[in-house]
Amino acid sequence: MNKRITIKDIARELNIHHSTVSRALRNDPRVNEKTRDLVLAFAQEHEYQTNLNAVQLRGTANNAIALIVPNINHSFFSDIVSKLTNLAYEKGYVISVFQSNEKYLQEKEIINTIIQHNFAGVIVSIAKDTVNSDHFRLLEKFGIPFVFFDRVCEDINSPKVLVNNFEITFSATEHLINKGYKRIAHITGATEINVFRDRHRGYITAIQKHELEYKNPIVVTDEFTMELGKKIFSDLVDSQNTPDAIICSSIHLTMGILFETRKRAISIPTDLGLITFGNILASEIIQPQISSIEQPETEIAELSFELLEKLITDKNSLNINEDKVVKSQLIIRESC
Amino acid sequence: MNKRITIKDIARELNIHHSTVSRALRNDPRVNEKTRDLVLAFAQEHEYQTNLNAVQLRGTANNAIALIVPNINHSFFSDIVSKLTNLAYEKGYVISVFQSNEKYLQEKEIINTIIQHNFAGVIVSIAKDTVNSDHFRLLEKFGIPFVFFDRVCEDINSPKVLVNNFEITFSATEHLINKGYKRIAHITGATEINVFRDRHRGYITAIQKHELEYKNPIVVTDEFTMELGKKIFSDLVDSQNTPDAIICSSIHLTMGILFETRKRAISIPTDLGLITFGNILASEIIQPQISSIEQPETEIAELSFELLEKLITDKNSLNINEDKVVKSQLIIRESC
DNA sequence: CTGTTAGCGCGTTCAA
DNA sequence: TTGAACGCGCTAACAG
Repeated sequence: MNKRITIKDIARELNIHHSTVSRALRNDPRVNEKTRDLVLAFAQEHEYQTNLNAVQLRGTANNAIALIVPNINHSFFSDIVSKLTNLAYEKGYVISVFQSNEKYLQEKEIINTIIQHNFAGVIVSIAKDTVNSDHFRLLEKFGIPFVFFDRVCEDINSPKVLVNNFEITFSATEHLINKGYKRIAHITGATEINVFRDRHRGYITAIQKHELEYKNPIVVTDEFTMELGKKIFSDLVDSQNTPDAIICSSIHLTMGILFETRKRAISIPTDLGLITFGNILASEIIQPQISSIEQPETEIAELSFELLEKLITDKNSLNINEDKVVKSQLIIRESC
Repeated sequence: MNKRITIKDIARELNIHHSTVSRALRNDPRVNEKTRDLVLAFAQEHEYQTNLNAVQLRGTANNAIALIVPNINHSFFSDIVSKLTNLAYEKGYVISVFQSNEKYLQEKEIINTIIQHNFAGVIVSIAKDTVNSDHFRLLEKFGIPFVFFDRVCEDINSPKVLVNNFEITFSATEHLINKGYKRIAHITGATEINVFRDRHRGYITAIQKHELEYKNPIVVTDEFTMELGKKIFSDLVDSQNTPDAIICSSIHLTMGILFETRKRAISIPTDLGLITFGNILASEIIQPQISSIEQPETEIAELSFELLEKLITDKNSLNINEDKVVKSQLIIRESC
């Protein structure tokens, strides 16, 4: 390994001052064409690379954006990560992705790291665990702009990209009701999180509007896994409180439900109607095809990035109390 | 936004020198206990955060690791990203994830960014596009250690975590042969990449060993999508060269194949045997259940991290020519 | 057009 | 135990 070459090294070799080298490298018009070419040639030949730590230390603009998601290993988030990374690349930003693992503590440490590294901005969807939002106030205090998407801190004044969870769950529930299902259960996450609370409200509102007697919201605070889905469904069937339809907030849980229906020869959609949030690669392959609510990942990514870019460019350009709401889509397939 | 508070600010407020503050913050034993407590209290109260740009500029150790994958939005890679992120977190490192989008050019720019930001190390699986490995030589030159996993640059002397693609594809092919299939096709990626070339060799070797006449390697250089899978399979069926079994390198392509078999009432495993690389959430749900080759993501992540950590800690601790090979698993289900 | 000087925030001398 | 001075690599302001 050769030692890293700096502008001073170049200056010494070329018998000019390092500030001239600096100017030449940044194509400052005030530098002699010949000198500039000399510098650029030398830099290229010796593979000079700017030390961004030094640049950023001086306070010059920074092109690094941090993205925090609860779980990269989840198609909704990995889609968004993938799309955001591409958007950022096109616009000359670099995205670093951080994973909170649904843990408040990790999220908090990530925020510290972001502050310490002086990121230009942050795009974040919070952990299920996160009830305290002090760490985002800290971000505010350090002047680092941020945008929430999907799961948000409602008590923080920052732009938010939300999904119409209330409406879509209401529609989904009503759709099941119209199909004749009368005992509809709703499996969802902790209602401390806006996403799950809105879905919960949508479900309840539809049930009440149609004056159904059966009302069964099942709140799952553990990690959404297929195994857990199996257990929840088994318990439901074994109870005296069996539903004839389910709306499920997680594709993982839904897979567990499907597994159990097969094992128990429960027929979909005859014995059980089913609508799930989230889509998977195999959605066209699984039989019967499962009706699903699909979120507009592309739109979420685009909007979030656009908002953050505005904030980075001009912190006052945005009315940050105006949330953006994007529409998810209810796709009726064969399961209801 | 308040201006960022620095050690000098603290020093001024406390009427001591900033070097004392620096020492106090790092628990240097040479500082008076009373002074230290004063500093720590002040720092905490005013939410002091180290400016890592300054620290790194001075050349002190850095705890940021970069991870480069072709595509985050792909279960093999997102699993590894997720696991590595957790491992790193436990060990006090921070992982930034970059996505090359299977493009050499993007990969190259990512490497530049990594150098400019002075990352402590890199874990990387290369793009399908990458044939030139000069950018990794650059990384070497700048003294940034790196570890390859899965898809590697074979002409670079750096630790590699590989999967036994040759053996497992050989076994899979032989398994199909033993089951009586005689016209086995192999759908895979560009043979410039070690992964696909090894699989290709495994397939060919098995075919030749059993002296089968039918030999049909189908090399796909475009992006692996379900749509492409549909097209490839349709073309195969329409040709005079129809296989009675397929080994497929991509779960996306496999989904397309499955879709077409249903449409055309081709029965699995009777009319067509099928083994796919990769696993999906729905593997227990799809009927018939598809036999698959599953890669040990956890082991890959752990080994890669361990190797990189050693390199970061002591660049000479490793015999870097010794590749690690992990074993994938052939899981026979109902499709062959 | 180019050189000088200063300073970003921090940690490490060396000296007291 | 503390302070003073220096420099990491870079850019900006100023002077020439």
